[in-house]
Amino acid sequence: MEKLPNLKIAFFGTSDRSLPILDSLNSNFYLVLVVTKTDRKIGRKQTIKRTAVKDWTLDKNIPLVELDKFKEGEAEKIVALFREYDIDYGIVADFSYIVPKELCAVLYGKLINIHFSLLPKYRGASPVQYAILSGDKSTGVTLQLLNFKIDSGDILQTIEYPISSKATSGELYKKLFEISAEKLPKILAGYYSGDIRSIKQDPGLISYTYSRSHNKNTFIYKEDAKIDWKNSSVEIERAIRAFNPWPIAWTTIEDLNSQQARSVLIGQGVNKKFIGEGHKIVKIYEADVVEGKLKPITIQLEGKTKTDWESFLNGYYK
RNA sequence: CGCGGGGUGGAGGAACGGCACCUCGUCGGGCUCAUAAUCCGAAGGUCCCGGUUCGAAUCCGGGCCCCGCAA
Repeated sequence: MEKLPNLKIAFFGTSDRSLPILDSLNSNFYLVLVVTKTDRKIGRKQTIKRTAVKDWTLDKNIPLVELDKFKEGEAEKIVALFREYDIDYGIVADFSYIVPKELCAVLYGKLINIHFSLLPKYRGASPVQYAILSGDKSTGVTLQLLNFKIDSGDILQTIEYPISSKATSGELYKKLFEISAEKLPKILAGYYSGDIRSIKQDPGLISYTYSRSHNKNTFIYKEDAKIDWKNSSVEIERAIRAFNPWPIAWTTIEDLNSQQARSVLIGQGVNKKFIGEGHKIVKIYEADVVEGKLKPITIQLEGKTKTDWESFLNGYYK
């Protein structure tokens, strides 16, 4: 394997799935700074949960900066640290904050974002979910130079990756992080040496991952995951995978009893119906398409634990 | 102490002071070349500890456990 240059790297990220990237950067270059989100209260007990990124960084004794948000003066601090540590590049992946314009401007060319689609397709916060939702056969990862406008930066490299017919968003994200971690060192080295040069995005191919329920917003909302029984079984099954592990596709007892739902679901007698309060939410974690019909596998009724579809029918379908 | 729902045979659910019921599974038997089909029969249950009551799955108090929202 060819020798990689001795680059000094900073990492901006929060997601637990970043760990492979951290490992990769740390073992191939000098990882000298990690920027992450402050600890949050989480769960029913509202206990403080430390991010895996924070644990990893403290464990390796690498300088850590925690941000609550980019507040006044925070960007300048980061720039100062880039100077102090003589940092060559900053890698930004699933950071959960928008990097301020001034930082993009001052450090332009040094900040590289890992985006989980083949840009310029699916700009925005939920690229993997929309790739699955749309039934795409493949998606991928794009390394782009961080620009003041979200996901509009010049592209260093794209890496295509197939979407299996069973893939959930969670699984695919994990995979794409791993691919990124694997390919990142060579790409950074190539960019550094000048072998890789950035290219502009094709304006004709731009698309965004707009929420169905919140106009002009690219995040996923719970309302987006409500199952529309007017859709085909294939589309619904894709939605179930796209919204796993969050927020999980859902419907209600009432909606399950609708004609539309019955025409999509498999194996239900017409004279039978679901009992229970109509407003109760039923989450569908996993489903198959069998003979053109939707066959749920794992479901969960509000307040209850997860169970399989057959058991649910035994109790609720009369 | 963020808000809320819930623990009933092996699984999923009814019953909400008065004989614990239903669907599925399990076991035995019948019918079948055979069967996840069908018929007959059987076993097996109220999370734990107190309290109220003639009587508690049900009401009250205290535990333990599960889950949704929120973040």
